[in-house]
Amino acid sequence: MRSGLWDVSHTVEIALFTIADRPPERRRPGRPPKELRVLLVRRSTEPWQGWWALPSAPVGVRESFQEAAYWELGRRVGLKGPIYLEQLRTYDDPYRNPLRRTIATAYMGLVAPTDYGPTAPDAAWFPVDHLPPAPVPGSDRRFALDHDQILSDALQRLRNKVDYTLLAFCLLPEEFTMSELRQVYEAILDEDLGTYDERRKANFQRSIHLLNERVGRLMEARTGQYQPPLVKTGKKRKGARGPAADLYRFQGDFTLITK
Amino acid sequence: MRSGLWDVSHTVEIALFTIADRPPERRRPGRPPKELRVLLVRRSTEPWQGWWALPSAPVGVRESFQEAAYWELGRRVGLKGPIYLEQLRTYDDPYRNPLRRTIATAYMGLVAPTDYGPTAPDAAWFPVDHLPPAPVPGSDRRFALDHDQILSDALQRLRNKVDYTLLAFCLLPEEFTMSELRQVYEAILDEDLGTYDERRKANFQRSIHLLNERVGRLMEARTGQYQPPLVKTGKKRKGARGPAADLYRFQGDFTLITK
DNA sequence: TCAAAAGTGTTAACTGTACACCCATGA
DNA sequence: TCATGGGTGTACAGTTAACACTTTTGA
Repeated sequence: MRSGLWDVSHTVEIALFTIADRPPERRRPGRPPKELRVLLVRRSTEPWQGWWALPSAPVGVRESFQEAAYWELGRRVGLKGPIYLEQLRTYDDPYRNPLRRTIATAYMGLVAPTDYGPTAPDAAWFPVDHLPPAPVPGSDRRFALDHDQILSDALQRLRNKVDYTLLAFCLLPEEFTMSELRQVYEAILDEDLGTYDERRKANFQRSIHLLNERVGRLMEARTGQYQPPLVKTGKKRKGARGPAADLYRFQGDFTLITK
Repeated sequence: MRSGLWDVSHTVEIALFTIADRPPERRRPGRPPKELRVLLVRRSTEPWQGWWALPSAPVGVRESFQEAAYWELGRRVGLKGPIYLEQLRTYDDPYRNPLRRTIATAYMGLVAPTDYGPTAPDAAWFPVDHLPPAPVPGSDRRFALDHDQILSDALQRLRNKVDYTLLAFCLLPEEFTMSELRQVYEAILDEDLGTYDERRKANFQRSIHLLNERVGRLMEARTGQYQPPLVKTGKKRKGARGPAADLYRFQGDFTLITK
């Protein structure tokens, strides 16, 4: 028998984020027009049956964590290609799962809105600032097991890391405008960086251009040629109002430390 | 039988660091007078028998990672009290141990020179800039399994974290002077911060005092009263030369984000 | 008596942020 | 024609780093 008191199993749990337009009913003046969303699944088995949880997969005997994560995400939202996956930490409390010892390694994942398919029937995307309530009123937690903690840790890591890496670009399609880039930062940090405040907009634009130069020079020191991560495609795109915006493409390493 | 192809075991591996005076034969003018050392054990069993490795312990069925780590370190160097332990990451390569699937969670630990006992016969402290060679010449690695990688990751984490937390204070005894504090930073970063360069010394001193005030105010905002982490004990200590130095005591949270 | 060690003070460079401004466009 | 969105330029403030100087004390 595999299962028993002496047995320890290992799972991978993924906090997968994406970005989406905030629907009209949740739009507030001064608040970011886009929102960060996390993938949740409703548990069909004990423990915590019926509760929302992060997607989770057992790790096979000869399987890497990444393989397990891709398998799980594949069956939930059908990824169209490789995504950004970063290990967060391993949760080792012997009693986090009351039925049996389950060690869980959590991952934070980022997928662009163009890179995933329809969600499975028992899965759904939720904005991180409008998460579903616990099925039991008055509970001290919202999700199954320690997934409140994991989600909180994942969010913290993401918010931390966007301002010294290029992670925000993981959430953008192939081609994008400066506004879209800014809106991604706004959604992640839940902070107005220029959509409503004209002054901050100027600073954002400038900080991105400085970042671009700095990273370009950094790549030059490393590879020999000046290679900034942001390149103008030459094309333009018309928005709702105002002049057409320049379209950019990203090339480089999302994880590069930029500071 | 517990062991078999289908079985997965879980270990905790610890990169435990301490600080010590650099012995005369390794002293170089302009180089830090103290050195960072890591605890290594010689493996007595396969795989990698006879190789140096990080201390490692299997995780019991109802045991937390911390408990496993303390058990292992206890039998190697006899800790005198709680130490700083931080989870690094989990190494999941299915073939990292060729004999059986072993998932390993690595920890970075810090212990003050006053807080551990004598090393076990098969264990030893090595300066991180003078590690022992591999038992097999021409090997692509120095240590057993993936412990080269783990040690490198641990060192990177430590070097990174000392300049936005108070981790360096973990390596100091109850009472210490500014010079000792500076020498701890010098040993970790392998960089002269004022022992030889008088100008940098002034900046170090000042940056510590500014840090102290900033953290003090931070604690005030949190707890209500101004509480800087460094307190003068009032006592002084004579060094080899020069005037007696003020002695300090540390109080507070090592992990506080100071920037 | 001089070099090493403890400790304080002053100025210059850099970086980030606040603020001001122009152009294009559609309702 | 004016509010909205795209894009650029300037000035001040706070932080960091370079540099200068005094005192103590053992070899």
